[in-house]
Formats: sequence, structure tokens, C-alpha cells
Amino acid sequence: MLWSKAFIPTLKEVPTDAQVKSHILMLRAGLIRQLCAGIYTFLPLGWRSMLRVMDIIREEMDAIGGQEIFMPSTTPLELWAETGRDADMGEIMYRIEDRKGTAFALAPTHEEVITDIARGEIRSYKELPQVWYQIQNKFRDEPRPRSGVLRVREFLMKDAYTLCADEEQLHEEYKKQEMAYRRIFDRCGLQYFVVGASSGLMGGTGSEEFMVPSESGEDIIATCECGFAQNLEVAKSVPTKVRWKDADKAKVHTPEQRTIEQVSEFLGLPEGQLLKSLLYITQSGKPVMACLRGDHDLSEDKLQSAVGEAVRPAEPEEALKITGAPIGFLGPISLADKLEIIVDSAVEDEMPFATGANEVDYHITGYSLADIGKHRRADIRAVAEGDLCIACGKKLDLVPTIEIGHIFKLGTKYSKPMGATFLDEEGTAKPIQMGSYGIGVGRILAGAIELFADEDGICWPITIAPFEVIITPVNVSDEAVMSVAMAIYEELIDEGVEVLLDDREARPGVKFKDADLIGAPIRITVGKGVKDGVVELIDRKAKESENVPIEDAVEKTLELWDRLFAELSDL
RNA sequence: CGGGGCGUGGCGCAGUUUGGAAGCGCACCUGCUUUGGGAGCAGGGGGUCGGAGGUUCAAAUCCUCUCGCCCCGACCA
Repeated sequence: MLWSKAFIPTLKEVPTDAQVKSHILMLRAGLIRQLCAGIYTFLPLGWRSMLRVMDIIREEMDAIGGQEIFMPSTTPLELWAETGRDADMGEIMYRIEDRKGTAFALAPTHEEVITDIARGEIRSYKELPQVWYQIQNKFRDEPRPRSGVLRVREFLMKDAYTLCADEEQLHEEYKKQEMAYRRIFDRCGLQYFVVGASSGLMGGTGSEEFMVPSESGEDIIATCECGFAQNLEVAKSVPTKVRWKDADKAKVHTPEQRTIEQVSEFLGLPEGQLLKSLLYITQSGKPVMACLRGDHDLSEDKLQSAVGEAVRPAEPEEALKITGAPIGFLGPISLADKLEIIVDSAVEDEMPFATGANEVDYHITGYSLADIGKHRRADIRAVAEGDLCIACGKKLDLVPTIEIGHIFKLGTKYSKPMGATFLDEEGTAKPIQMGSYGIGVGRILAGAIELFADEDGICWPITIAPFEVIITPVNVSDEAVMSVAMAIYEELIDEGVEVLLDDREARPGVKFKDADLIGAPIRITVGKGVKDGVVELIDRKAKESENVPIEDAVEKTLELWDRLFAELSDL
């Protein structure tokens, strides 16, 4: 490709709307443009990378027996009602009507469509397992799109579905998918963690996420050098010990002392000796009090799992009405018959804690769990900085990450309500055991940029770079320079290399800056060295360069090219 | 949905407090010079100041409504 003919609108300045590294660079390098909030066009350079990622995905999916299909985005709402997800999805799902007034949804995911095909066609265990996948746009009306292509409302996803006869077969297919995912992300040059995760709206019996570490990520994971890694939504850990002091039962006047920090200081007790009491209201309208150590934070995800339905924090007025005290002075004592009390499992039985007295400006001290009365114990706290690994006892690391893939064992969550059954060897009808496996294609690009970009721009892994080599003739009006550049360009194309020749009539500084910005892994500068018979070969990421004789330029480039691929091809 | 910020040529911004001729830098077009890290000089084109309504002799500027974008939180496969 000749740059003078290409559409690569690079930006010198940082657009004000972009804050995170990948977003800024994708705009500046001319990969994407925004149409409206959370909806982007991929321009030629960005789309070339997307296509390369898709090639890798297809190869690895096909290698484990996947068969590519293509499903529609327009889906009848009736289909979603069959599994109850029309309600579960809520406002995430874009809803539309056709001219007759029939309700449709733009598919946010495709389990129901797959299950519909399966129930229509799959009859016998002999037809199982099936592995179907597609690469298609998903539509989700996110409450807050953000961070460029990291959280968007319309995005390209590879989604695969396995249909199995039993749980063992499902487990086998799930493992194959996991291995394929590892190969895909390895080949894309990414660093990632595989973590235990919450299944959320997808449901099912288990799931794992593939997470790229990045400051711009929205998910926090807990990791340990022993290899343990879990999403904070579900992560477990060994809490630090509280050095509590003995205390007598007492009611203490604590005027205007509302926060854990204030009360801890006022009473002279460590934060961990306070009992943090948080009032929540369940979706069905029941009040629940969550009690944790003062130095711990509640995990709403875990609380929801413990309660079994969605919860929200109580409004201040509700808290006053239910407990008789304003927020800041709540506690579990004497509330056991009014509401459900869930005490975090990290709270020690014998510890004499201080907590709200359910009366304005008063706290109580010296009480312990035995004084609460009826309550339930559950793990409802978020893993905290300093917690120890449940596997090996070492200190956990909390790292922000981008979710690039998620694999689920769905079991019969969809096949049962939708009646997708098959006949087993005995001739009895059984629901199909399903799995679902997603990859965010755009997030792979963003993840790679987040991981490897430097102060000059993007540093693509060669496998997913829009161009593998950029040739920069320093002065296009110099015939000797141009003829050398063109000769190398044509030879590399013949060798199957993706090459961009920057034949623009621009000053060298402009071309160098743009070359660094768009991140081609290899640059060949053709300039003043030509009169001495050399060109410069540059490794973008390593920032190493060497002068090579013109006649060896293609060979040397191919050596570097091979080496960059080799680094990514094997585990 | 709660809180905050911002909408002025393609991009980045000033001007809004205190109403009085729409500006600057980059980019773009033409010419000359220059050619190894975002060139210099000269000339030139381009903006109903997000939109609607109002106040006023006069509105980018004041008032009301509205649309959009970004950030934090809630939410999120």
C-alpha cells in the first residue's frame, strides 16, 4: 500500500474526548472514529487489524472442530421471553418494533437463537457434540459507554456455542475452548490472566474470564504469584487479623461521628473492631443488613449471591424508617426480627465490636455476634489490599484488567426452558448441555495497545499489525532514494509481507512521527545512507536499529519478520 | 439514574465574568525556499459560536428549555 493513496487520518493533537491510552492512540493513529457515544467506525487501518485478529480466531476455532455460522441481529422478543431474559436484560437490550407493531430486540448475545436452531434440528446423541461459532455485532444499550472501544454499545464479538450430550462432554468441549482461547491470545501477543468469574446474566454452572492487565480496565482481579487468580466479584482471600482490645458493654455518646474512620478515632478502637452495618433493599422490597469488619468493604456482587436476588443500598429516609436512626448510626442489635442480618464470615465470633446504636449520635461497644440474635454468616466482603492467598498464603495483588474473553458452562439453563432436547442411547429425552464462549474482537486491539504502546505511539504485535513493515523514503524527490525504496517494497510484497510505503511529500520528521504512531513493528528508512549503499532497519518495539547494505535489506527484514512471528507463535 | 465538566472553522483552544466588528495555533490550498524527528516566508479559503425560544437598539456572551459529548459513581456478558 502506498501511503499517498491510503486513508490514514492521523492526529497530531489529543482529542479532548479521549482519556484512556488505547482510545487516544486509536483516534490519533486513524484506526477509528466515533459516530456517537459508544458507537465507532473502524477505518482502514483499524479494520485491517480487526481482520487479522478474526483470521487468528477462525483458525483456532476451526482447529477444535468449530463450524462458522452467521446469525441475525434482529430477533423476535418472544424468543427472549421463553428464557425470561427479556426481563433479566432490562434496558441493556435495544427494543424495536416492525411496521406491524411486533416487538423485536437487537441481539445482545445469541444463546436463545442458538438454542432455537438446536431444538429444531438436533434429535440424537449421535449428532453431539456440535461446536458452532460466529463473528458478529452485538448490541447493548450500556448505561455508560466509555473508554473508547472498551465499553461500547455496538461491537464485534466472536461467540461460540457447544452443544453436548452430558456434563463430561461439556467439560471436554469447555476445556478445548479454553485451550483455543489461550492460543488465540498468545498468538495476538497479549499478556493475560485466566480468572474464576461470576456468570452474571449468562447463568450456568461456572465461568472463567481472560483478562489483560491495564490501568484502563474496569474489572479488578486478585492474583497471586502461585498462579491463583480470581475476579474480585467472586474472589476469596484470607483476611488480615484484627488486634482487638477488650471492651465492656456500653452505650457511648458519639455526636456527629458517622464514618468508620471518625468512630474508630473517637473510640480509640482499630477500624477492624468496628462492625460496619449497611442497609440494603432487595428487589422484592425486603430490607437486609450486611455487617462487616470496619476495615472491609462490601462486595455487592457477593451480597446479591448470598441474598439470591438483586439488591440496592437503602435510601437515607428508608434507613431512618426501618432502624430509627440515620445512616452512620446503624447496627444489627435488636433488629433480628425486623430484617435479615447477614454477617461477613471474616468477623470473628469472640471479638467485642463497636457499632451503631440505632439512635442518633450513639454507638455501642463491647457487643459480640452472640448478642445479635438470629443472623446468617456468608462471605460478602470484597478482597482487600493486603489480604492473603487462600491457596498458598502469600500476599495477593489487586490488578485492574480488561475482559477480552469469557467462557461459560451454561448447562441446561437455555435448553430446558426452550425444550432443546435429544434422545440418548436409552431413547430418553434429555436437555442439551450447552456452553457459550465469547471474545471481544475490538478489545483485543485495545488491550494490545494498552499493553505495548510507548510515548511515541502504538507498538503492534506483528501478528495483528495493520502493516508489518513501513518503508520511509526520507525524500521522495530524490530519485536514488525512491528507486531503492520501491525495489525493497516490491520484493517484500512478493515475499508475502504486508508493507506500507510512505511516499508522501512530507518532511522526514512528519513521516517518522506517523510511522511510530501507527506502530508498524518494522521500519525501513531509506535516506542519506543510500549514497553509501545502506538503509536503516528498525525494530519499533525494541527501539533497535542497524544499517544494512541495500542488497541485503530484504533478507534482513525477513529475518526480523520471522523472528517477531516466532516470538508469538508458540507457547 | 445521581454528581461534575464541556459544546466557538477539520483538530486543539481564547473570547462568556462586565452584551458592542468572531479570533489564535495546527491542518488545508497556491508560490518560492527547505529535506534524517511534527520546516520558513508570502498569499489564500473555510465558522448561522450545538439547537429552539426569550430579554435587548444590539447576544458566542444574559434568561428559559432542549440536544449531544466526556469524566466519577450506580450498572455492566
